[in-house]
Amino acid sequence: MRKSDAVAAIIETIESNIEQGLWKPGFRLPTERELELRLGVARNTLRKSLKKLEEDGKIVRQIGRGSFVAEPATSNNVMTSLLNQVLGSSPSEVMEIRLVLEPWAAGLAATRATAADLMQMRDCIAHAAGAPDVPTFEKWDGELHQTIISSAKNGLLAGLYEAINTVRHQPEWMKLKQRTVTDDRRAAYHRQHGEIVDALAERDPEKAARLIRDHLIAVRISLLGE
Amino acid sequence: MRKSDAVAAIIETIESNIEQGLWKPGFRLPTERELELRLGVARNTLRKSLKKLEEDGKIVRQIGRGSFVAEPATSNNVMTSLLNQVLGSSPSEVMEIRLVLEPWAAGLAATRATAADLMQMRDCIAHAAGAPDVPTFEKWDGELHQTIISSAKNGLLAGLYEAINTVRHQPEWMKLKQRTVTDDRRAAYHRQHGEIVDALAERDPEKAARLIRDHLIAVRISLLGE
DNA sequence: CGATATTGGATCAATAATGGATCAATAGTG
DNA sequence: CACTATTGATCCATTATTGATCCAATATCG
Repeated sequence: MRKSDAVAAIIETIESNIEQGLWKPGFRLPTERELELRLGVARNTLRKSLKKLEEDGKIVRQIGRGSFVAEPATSNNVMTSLLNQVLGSSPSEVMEIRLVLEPWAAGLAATRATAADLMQMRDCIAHAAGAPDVPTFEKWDGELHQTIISSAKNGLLAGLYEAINTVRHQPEWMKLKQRTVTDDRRAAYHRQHGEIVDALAERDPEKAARLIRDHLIAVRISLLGE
Repeated sequence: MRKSDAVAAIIETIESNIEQGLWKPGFRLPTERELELRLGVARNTLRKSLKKLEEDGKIVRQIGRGSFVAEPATSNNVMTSLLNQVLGSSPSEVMEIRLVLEPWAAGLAATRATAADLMQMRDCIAHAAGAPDVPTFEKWDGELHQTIISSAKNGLLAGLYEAINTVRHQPEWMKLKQRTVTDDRRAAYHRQHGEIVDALAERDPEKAARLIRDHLIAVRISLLGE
């Protein structure tokens, strides 16, 4: 047989199958042992082609499962996987992110929040103070934080934070809160919330960021210990 | 016998029954022992499909009662609204968030990244350098940033960033990139990427954070102007 | 109420299919 | 001849699927 770079030829064949939509993303390729017959080439040669295709991100191979046309991360797929990610993430992970996002967002909110935003925050605080039980307190606490984030006037950020906030509906999270949110702590949180909103009203970004950071550290300690 | 991914096939069958309204929310599915006969597969295989459907929130299963088509969930709404939010967000909003998230994540990655992570980053850089066109460059650039974020070992953060990253597939974003990513800039980005990964390999959090921040500022300027 | 049947949950072992890896032999190219 | 691509073969690691058994929660019926 001639030396005509069979590897490159096979790559082009498979690539054209993909690009022409004959093999769509997620499609399972024929097994190597079938492809070698269909293409009239040794398995070793075929595998060199597949290796290159994998390195280029065109296909994905898994031992025992098969080879698949690579799937671009479509928004839909990502969102459903994000949902599972959120539902399965630990309080530690959640707090780690909140501790970065919220102080920064509060800094922005200090300059961007409207009077209506501030009023809504005070409303949340009042509702939280009058909450008869922990779940109700949690609801208004979440609403308050969401309002602060939204006041940063970055829609994408608000959406991301809302996604994070759904973790509060998780049974595990609710149990944790139920166990750790004592009356003493509720009082402390109430005071901290008030100070944060005051700082926002004073248009003091550093102060708002510092206060919400302190607040979140207190929350983290009460949830996870030191 | 051939491995034909029976699990996926069953999932699609059941999903289509639901989506076509044949099985409405609340409908009780046939018992597993009946379905395995009807679908001609082992119960174990069937159960893998049902488990996946349950994880995706499509059905609800209860011991002793049966499996039921799930009611549309609220957490699902949050994710679809996030999806719309992502698709509709401006490059300015995206960069504002990346500028906060990535330097911080890089700082964590400097201590948490594994050798395999670093190798994968270098791989992405090499692929980006050899990319024949802007879309391919964009793909590997996105992959690189995602790898850095994932190296922070916070699953929730990785999920959130992946959601942000899907914006790259938006036509508006791609056009913007096509117009602004010149060869000069590609060369500059390539150098910056290399320096960032070097800093991570040196386990220097401050340096990594500073470098990725500078890089993102350069990207923002090229995308949006001063 | 209590006994029994039904239903999903969980685990195990066995078999087969699949990609991963290596080696020696062969054929074409220069 | 020397070199390289290709072949053909063998074995390994992981996964899918099957078939079976037992457990846990619920429903049903006497």
